[in-house]
Amino acid sequence: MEPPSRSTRVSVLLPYKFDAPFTYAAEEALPPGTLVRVPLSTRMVVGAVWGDAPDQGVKTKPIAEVLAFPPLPRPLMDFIDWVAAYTLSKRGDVLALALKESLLAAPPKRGKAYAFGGADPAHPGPELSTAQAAAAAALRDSVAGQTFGVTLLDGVTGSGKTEVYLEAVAQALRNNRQALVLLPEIALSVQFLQRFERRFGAAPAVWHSELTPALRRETFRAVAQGRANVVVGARSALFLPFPALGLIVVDEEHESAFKQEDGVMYNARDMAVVRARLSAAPCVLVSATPSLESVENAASGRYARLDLPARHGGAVLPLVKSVDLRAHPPERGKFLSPVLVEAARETLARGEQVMLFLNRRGYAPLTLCRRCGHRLSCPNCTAWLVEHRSHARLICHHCGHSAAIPEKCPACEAEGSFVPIGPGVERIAEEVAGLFPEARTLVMASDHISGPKQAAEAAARITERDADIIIGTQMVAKGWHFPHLTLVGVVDADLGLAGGDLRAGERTVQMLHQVAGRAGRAQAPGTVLLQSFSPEHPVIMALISGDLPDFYAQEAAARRPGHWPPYGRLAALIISATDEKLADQTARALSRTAPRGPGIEVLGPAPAPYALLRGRFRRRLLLKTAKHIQIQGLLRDWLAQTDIHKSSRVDVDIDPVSFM
DNA sequence: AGCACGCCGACT
DNA sequence: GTCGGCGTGCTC
Repeated sequence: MEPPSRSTRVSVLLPYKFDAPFTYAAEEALPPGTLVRVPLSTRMVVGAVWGDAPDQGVKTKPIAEVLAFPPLPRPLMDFIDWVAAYTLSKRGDVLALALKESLLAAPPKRGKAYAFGGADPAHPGPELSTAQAAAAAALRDSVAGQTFGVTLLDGVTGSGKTEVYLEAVAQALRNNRQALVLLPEIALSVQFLQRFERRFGAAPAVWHSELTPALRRETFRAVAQGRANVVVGARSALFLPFPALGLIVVDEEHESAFKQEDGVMYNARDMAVVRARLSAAPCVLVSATPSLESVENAASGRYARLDLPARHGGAVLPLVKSVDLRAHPPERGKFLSPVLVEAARETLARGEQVMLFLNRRGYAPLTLCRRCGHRLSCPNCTAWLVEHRSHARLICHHCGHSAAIPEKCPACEAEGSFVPIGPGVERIAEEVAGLFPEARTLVMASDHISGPKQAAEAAARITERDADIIIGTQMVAKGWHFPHLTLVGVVDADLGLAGGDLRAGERTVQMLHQVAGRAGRAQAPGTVLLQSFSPEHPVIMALISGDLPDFYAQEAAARRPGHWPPYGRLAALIISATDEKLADQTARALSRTAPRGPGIEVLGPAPAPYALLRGRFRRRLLLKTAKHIQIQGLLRDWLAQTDIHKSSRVDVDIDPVSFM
């Protein structure tokens, strides 16, 4: 057979760990973004025609098939290139976040019909307060302009921020554009979906890791074809192929859950701003406790700022007090101070609900042998095994390793010598059962509530007053509206402050402020009691006074001189190898070739967070630079100049958030 | 990501 | 002597 007379070359980016596109032969030029099936060694794979000039020198194979699917929109392709350059990832790896072959299968002839695109901006929504209406009008104006710009919407817990930004969504729909709402944990936001439906008369398309393959495929297609006009999703929704994106909202923008910690390490909050810019769309960042990064961007005028300083519907902010555990210690082997116990008793007597917050799953975070002091730890990780009585197992919270509680101590062979040290939510539940045997308690932690359905059931039990005491981990911290809940007790407000993490204070303020915000959201006023051994700590003081601006000012003053973020740039190099000596050797080699100069500092090497993780030894170096320095270029040169043994790996984490 | 190629341990 | 472990390399 004769070859086609006018064959041409096209660049095709493949969703694997290649940075450069491959060159294939095609019968005619194909527009960028076109999805194609191409041969790759012995198999067929799907890729996307990319904008790079085709390589003229290299041998080519022909494209096997041009897929009948809308081409990837140009702004998405630009976004993929941008994210790869910023995070120092391969472009193919970033493309893999957007494109999976499994998403492209044609729908079956008689497939289930899903309702998308039904969100109706004209549907009569709930009435807004004067403050809400004013903020909504400002957001609507910025969306109507159809240009890029970022607004920080800062509203106290219970101020009705959601209803305000849904008006921005409505405006995007009136513009005939699509809207994306990013949430840190979509799976559990049943109450959010109900609020959405109240406003728009229909549920949005949702995007998260737990979708069934069929629904995932159909949602992907609906977004690509513009049939889905609103998507509510977790961070990966940022990579959906919206042809007409007109708004991105990032709710709970301060949440560290937006940071992807493996593979392509990106912060979805920051990348949302980039995605919006490349789509010429506005972006709204929403939080009651914004990140210092966003506060700083608003202060410098890069972002606009809207405030909702009062609670909606006449509810008042809760009264926050500390309980000094040195003055009012719990009984031996117990964790609730008599002050908190008494407050709980009074609250229950009034027929109101109590929430006890402890951000620790399981029964006890540490089990040790009382005879020899041996601690039960994970064989694969640098972590204690956490006892879970609900499963009668010891579980590693990092790799999932699970074991029965041993009969005798592996070190000294003593029998029955193990003692649980410290509390988890299960142990608090045990204590509560002893104190309030009549009360109906509900534990909300990921071990007890798996998935949106159970979460919705738990939430319904609480709103219907079918539970008196709720004991929960961070799962209970955000988004929930429980009108009969008036007392929140924080079992260990100091948890999370130790450890020297750059953002430990900021994160503790954010989380405990969110938890405190669960109290007294309706007419009855709320009280929050923070159990602490150091109530004079600035974080505890900030929570009591409620003066967050003052706390942010203190944080800023502490970070500015050392060029810590957001006043400088940070990148982590994670060195890992199955051989510990090799990990050390590579870390030392990188340390020797480290960049030097004004405004550049390299810290480490140190054992990485979890020096042993999933069987690999890890070391970490931190590169800290002044803000004007282009950290990616510096890193690229550094890595290129260093002789890195091929069985050790170096991962780069730009803007790391986890230091622990 | 797959898949092939290639050098070291327990089986027919 | 082979089957198979997964480390390493390659795919337009």
